[in-house]
Amino acid sequence: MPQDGQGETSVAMTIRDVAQAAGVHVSTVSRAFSASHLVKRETRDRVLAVAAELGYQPNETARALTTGRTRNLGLIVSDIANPFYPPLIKAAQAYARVRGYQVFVADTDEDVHAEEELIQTLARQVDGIVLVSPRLANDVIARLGGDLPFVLVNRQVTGLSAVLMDVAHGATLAVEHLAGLGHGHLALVGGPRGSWTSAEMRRAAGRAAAEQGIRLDVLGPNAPTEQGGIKATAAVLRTGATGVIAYNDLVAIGLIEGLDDREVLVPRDVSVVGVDDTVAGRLNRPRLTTVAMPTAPAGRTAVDLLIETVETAGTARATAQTTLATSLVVRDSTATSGPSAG
Amino acid sequence: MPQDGQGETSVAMTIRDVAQAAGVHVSTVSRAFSASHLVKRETRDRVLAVAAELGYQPNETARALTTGRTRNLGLIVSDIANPFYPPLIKAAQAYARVRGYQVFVADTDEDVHAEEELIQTLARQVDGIVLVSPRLANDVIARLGGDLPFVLVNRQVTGLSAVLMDVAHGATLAVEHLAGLGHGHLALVGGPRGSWTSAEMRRAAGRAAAEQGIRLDVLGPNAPTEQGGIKATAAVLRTGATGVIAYNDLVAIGLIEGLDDREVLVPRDVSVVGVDDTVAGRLNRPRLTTVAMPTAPAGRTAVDLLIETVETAGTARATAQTTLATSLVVRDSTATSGPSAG
DNA sequence: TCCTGTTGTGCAACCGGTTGCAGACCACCG
DNA sequence: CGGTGGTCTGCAACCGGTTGCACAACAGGA
Repeated sequence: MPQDGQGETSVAMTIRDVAQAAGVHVSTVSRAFSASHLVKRETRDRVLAVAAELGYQPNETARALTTGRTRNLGLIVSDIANPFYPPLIKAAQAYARVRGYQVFVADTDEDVHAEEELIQTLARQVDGIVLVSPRLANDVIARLGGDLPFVLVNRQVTGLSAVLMDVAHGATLAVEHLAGLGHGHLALVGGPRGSWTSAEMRRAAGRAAAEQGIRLDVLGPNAPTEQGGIKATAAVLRTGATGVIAYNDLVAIGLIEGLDDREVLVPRDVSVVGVDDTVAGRLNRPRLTTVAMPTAPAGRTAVDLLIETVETAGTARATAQTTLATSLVVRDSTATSGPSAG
Repeated sequence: MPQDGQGETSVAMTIRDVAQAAGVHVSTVSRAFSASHLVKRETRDRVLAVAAELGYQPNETARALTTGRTRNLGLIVSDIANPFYPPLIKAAQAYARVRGYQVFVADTDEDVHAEEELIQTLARQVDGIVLVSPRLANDVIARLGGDLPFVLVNRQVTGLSAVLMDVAHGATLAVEHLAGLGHGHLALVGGPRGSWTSAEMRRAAGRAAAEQGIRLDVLGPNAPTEQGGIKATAAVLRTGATGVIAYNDLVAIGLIEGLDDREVLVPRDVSVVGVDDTVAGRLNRPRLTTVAMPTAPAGRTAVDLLIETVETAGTARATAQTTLATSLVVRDSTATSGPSAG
């Protein structure tokens, strides 16, 4: 039995302490932890037992220095407080943990400059980055993505892996839903400049409206917030549309508020459809009809893709694109068109 | 001029490359970056210029290995998706960045066991941890806090720094508000087991009710979610109270929903006060009267305190307690008591 | 002119792991 | 009995910085 009565506390046990206590070389201890098939079963068990007894925990920093892999990931979003993100962050972080990674969460505050700066800062201490709904231009992202594995969410850049939400399909469903309720004139309240989602919605909604033979007016860009919705109210009314599709739930809620202030009632006078299916939309009165976005699966998938890329860095860096389905959740903010029977 | 035409790319420039290019020893380069007063101005400028030209960025991992400081912080919350947290996370993360730190965000999913495990995992790779509204018992926290700097938010443990929100004052204001509206019988819908906030509310509300000479029934524990509120509905009705203070906005919203299902209208029949002042409460109809919690300042302050503790680790580890003010935001979910004129 | 003190730089050990290489040991086979 | 091959462990270099110590160069004082 090695001398006892010391150790046991959590003071900086190193691999050398374990090696000495177990009567083996440090390299054997190292292998017992990270390449256990290279060491005889009996030796390994003894080393691990001694390590456990001493309370030894491998130092991640030292490990990272030699291996060149930190097992840390970065997750960059535009605004943590936007209810679209928390479920995504939650899922991403939880899944990363399962895979043995930790995640840095950072917020650009909708500022393109901060976004680039943040990427460069984070790049020095992570193995890869998930960029959610970036506002940077494609070429800038492509350039930055040359240094480090990137996975994009809701953005397509050739050469980079991406997780996309099928917002085009969602927008189509929204148009069809409104058309089905008899609305012959719709308005689309777009999102911020640089948003892939907004562009997709526009494209798909335009096409769907044409197919349905109804009119669609497109407005924007707008801030992706409640204020953005309030500010867009006048422009929406000016179009004369009776059905509106908003960039996201927050904009939809702001819009409903703005309409209410002018005594235009939703859904009696105007129907409004949001996008994202956030808590906010569920809680709002009238409860929001909205396009449900798979935020949690997107977070999980993005991390999965990223880890895959990171861990196969040697081989051909295959890029993958995954598209996740969306659906329409019909609630109380949409109704049949016209001053029908009350 | 040193040979040009090579370098300039971002391929792993090390301190030795810079040293060689600048014609100095690596230690001089190191000092030029981290202890610039030790090196002659002229030399320093030359080194930095060469470094910039080569695109050299110090390797944080290597730096962490020798200094024993990672410049990373951990932030542990119970549920990222609870709207109480995002503003706090956002502020904490933004302020940490200003101070040159990055933050790992982790979510315990309201699971005590996960909380402890997470602390231990994170402890190996951060300089300190902010624990927000922990559910762990005080003695466990105290034990874990022996290894690593901790800052608590909404929890008091002797020997550890903390940022507290003056929820007691908020609860008092809520009771006074309801009493002022003529409610002579209140109910307090408590939060989850292990919540300091819930205990504080209970204590303060009890005292305030006594002072106002009105009755207060306490219910709980309840899950800190909308579901928790819905489930508590029957118990609330059973008390016969006409004024209710809920653990947080989500519970309040759930409660209002539950009441509505039984055709008890808020605020006509029952007044409800929430706590946190989240987006959810603002968006809900009726808009929620609620106790505003300084979540963003709390995040900022907690990180500030933590960094202070980390950076003065040598000296006496002074623990600080900061209490942040709360206030009552009166909106539409509270009204005068009794079946008055409708 | 010699001594002392200050400033600036180099040297080399060190942080705590990982890993290529070499060699010991032990079959097993011809 | 020598040769071949496989398994297991030790050795030592290495990852990319930091830092205590030694020493050179130079200035000022006696």
